[in-house]
Order: sequence, then structure tokens, then C-alpha cells
Amino acid sequence: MPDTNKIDPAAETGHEPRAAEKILNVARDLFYRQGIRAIGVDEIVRTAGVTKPSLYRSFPSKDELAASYLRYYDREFWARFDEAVAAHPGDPRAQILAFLTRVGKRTQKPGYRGCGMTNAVVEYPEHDHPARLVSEENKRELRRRLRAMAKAMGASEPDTLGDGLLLLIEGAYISGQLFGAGGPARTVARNAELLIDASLAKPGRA
Amino acid sequence: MPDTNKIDPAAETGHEPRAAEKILNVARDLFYRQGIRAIGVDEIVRTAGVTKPSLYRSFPSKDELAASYLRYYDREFWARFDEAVAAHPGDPRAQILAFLTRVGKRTQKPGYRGCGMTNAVVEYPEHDHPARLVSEENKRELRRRLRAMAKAMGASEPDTLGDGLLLLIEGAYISGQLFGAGGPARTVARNAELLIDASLAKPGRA
DNA sequence: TGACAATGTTACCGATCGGTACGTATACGG
DNA sequence: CCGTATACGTACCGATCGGTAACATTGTCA
Repeated sequence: MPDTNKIDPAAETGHEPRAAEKILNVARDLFYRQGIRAIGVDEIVRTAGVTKPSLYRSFPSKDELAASYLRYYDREFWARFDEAVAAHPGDPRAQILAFLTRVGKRTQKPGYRGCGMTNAVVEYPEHDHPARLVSEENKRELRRRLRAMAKAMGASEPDTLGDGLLLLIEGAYISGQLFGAGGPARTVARNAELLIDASLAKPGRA
Repeated sequence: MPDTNKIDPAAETGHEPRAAEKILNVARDLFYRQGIRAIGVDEIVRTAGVTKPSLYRSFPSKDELAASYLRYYDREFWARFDEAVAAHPGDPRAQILAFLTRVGKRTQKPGYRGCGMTNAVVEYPEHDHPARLVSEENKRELRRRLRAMAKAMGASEPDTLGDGLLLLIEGAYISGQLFGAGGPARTVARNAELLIDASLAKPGRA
């Protein structure tokens, strides 16, 4: 299924960047670092060195530009996720821990701003906003995969464990940008490890 | 230490609400439900049935009004937290679980919008923003208390457990507004229970 | 009743918001 | 050399942003 925006600026490389590509690259950077609502289209086109009509020729609206930014972010996210999965074939526990170890490290880097999609959900509570739709789809799929991995691990309550891992992940995204280096997000992999092992033990209490 | 805003509209009741009080009440509702950046001062004063100079005589700026909203939110938060603590004297495990059980329930209610302070951090990445300062102070104190409670429980890695609980809490705030009813936030207390019990067992692995 | 302080109101400010009508430059095929 | 299509820029739109100057109203206490 094709993108909503008319052009895919990251299609092939080798050419000098077209206006649409420069715009999306700048928008990705500014939207992520400052927030979508905080950045105006004027600032985007000024930074990209283009003009406003160029933006609106490639993207129907600012909201759709934001959605394109998040679709890009979504692809990057799954690339990172699948990389961790591919590093430990057939071992979902190691897959999750590898992913969370890298998340934990990223959260400690200066200027970390959390998950672009999570942030977009906070910025846009309206359920039909283009940016939110992309984010919600990503999170639903993440939840589905985490639950499946928890089941594959043999957890006694796979849905609980999958959801618990998602809570830890989202908590790491937020805590990372809230506390910076040395914050709670540093422990996300270790806490996931504890939670997983506790869930693999027999039924637990009543 | 007194508030930054000139007036405390929730000081005593029994009088017909002054403009400042009406403004703050409306701002609390709109800022929480829609987000701070999404709401303009015109909409606030219009909804409150007052005019703009009334706002700016009681609050130095919109940013400071947002900070006042968050200070109010901070007080409500600690009231809820201390209520759970007081319900289980000397039993930090039960205190945490009581608090998280209520958090989990709140996240399932329609229109749930997460934690106002967490949302403000996402909306304002600048570290010197008045709204962010209030939120960061709240979160630092929460982290401190969670770690202290983890230590009081006798956790083998108290800082790890305290931080893990904070990750679960922040994850519940986000997931609650992201997934709505039936989302992962429902399991926050159960996952905290698993994590706590795993952390109370002996050292774990290397 | 008169003076003062607190509060509310009308009307306005420059800046920025997202978005667009319309003209211009460049590349390419005939 | 011309016609056409594609890509980009100039100049502008009404609406809304956060914030304010100047004036009117009210309550209180002497």
C-alpha cells in the first residue's frame, strides 16, 4: 500500500536532493527534536532552503507531512527491531533483551527525545489525526509481536508478559527524555529480564 | 515556598469563584484533555467566561499558567499516592500495588489522557520551560520514593526495582491514552507484582 | 460620601499560523 | 527552434498566536 503523500523522497539516491526530500529530512529532524506542534512550516522550508509552495506540492498539509515523518520513523523502528530479532534466531527472550539493551543505550545519549510516535500520540489526542493513526498502528503491531514472543517463550501469562514488556518500553521512551543520562531507562533491559524470568516460572500466586 | 503565580485560586472556598480561579479550573481541564500547546489563551478565557487581561493579571504568562496547572496536578498526584501509602502502613509492597491498581483502573476509563506532567515533558523539550521544571521535580521525587520503597521491601537491587516500577508507571500513563480500554496499562499492577517478587528473590543470575 | 484598591472590559498590537494564486526557470522531445 | 511538462520562487491571504494599553466597574473602609 502506497504512502499518502504524493512523492516518496527516499525512493532512490544518487541524485541531488529534490525539494520534497530536503523537506522531509528537515521535518524529520525538527519534528523529532522539538515536537510537531512546536515547528511551523515556515521554519521547515527555511531550514530546508526551499519555499512553502514546494512543501505543499509534495505534501497535502502539515498534518500529512507529520504522518510521512512518522511513517519514516516506523520503518526505522522495525528495522531496529528486526535486527535484534535476526541476531538471535529462535530465541525470543534473547531477541527482546537485545532490542531493549539497545533501547536502554539510546535513552542515555544526550538529546534523546523518546519515540517519535509515542510523542505524536501525546501531542495529538484526537483519534483521527493522520499522525496519530500511523502511531497507533505501529503500537498495535508492536503489542501483537510482543505478546507472540511472550507466548513463544512459554510464559504462563503470555499476554500479561507481552503487555508488561510494552509498558517497560514505553516507560523507557518517556523516562529517557525526562531524566536523561543516569535515568531509570538505563535499567529497562535488566527489568525486562527479571520480568521475563518471573513469568517463565510456574503460575505464580493466586 | 510559595507559588510563582500571584494568586492561589484554590485557597479557600465558599465564595463565588474569582476570575483567576475560573481561569485555572478551565485551564486545568483544557490543558489536560487537549494538551497545552493545543489550547490558546483566547479559548481559555472564552470558556471561563472572562477576558484576557484578567488572565494576565493573575498569571504572568501562558507558560506560567501551564506551570500552575501542573503544580495543581502535582498536589493531586501526591494526594493519590499518599492515600495508597496510608492504606497499608509499613507495607511498601502493598502500598505500591494499591497505587498501581488504581492507576490501572484509571487508565481504562474513556477519555483517559495519561499524566499531565509526563505529557508536558513531551510537549516541551526545552529544559528551562516552567511547565517542564514542575514536571521534572515531580518525577525526581517519585523516583526517589520508589527507590526508597524498593529498599524497604528488601529488594536485592533496590534502585533497579524502583526504576523498573517507574518505567511501568510511565508506560501505563502512555499506553492508557494510546490503547484506551483493554490496553496494556490494565496489567500494570500485575506486572509490578511479578517484578517485585522477582526482585525480592535472591540475587538472580550474573 | 469620598478615596483607594482590586477586578473586569473594550479594543488593539506585531508576529506567526497553515495554506494558496500566480508567475518564472529549466530540461527535454520534436 | 519551438512547445510542453516539470519544478521552483514571489507575494500574499485570513485567522490565530501570546500579550497589552487605557478605561469602566465594583467592593471596602474611613
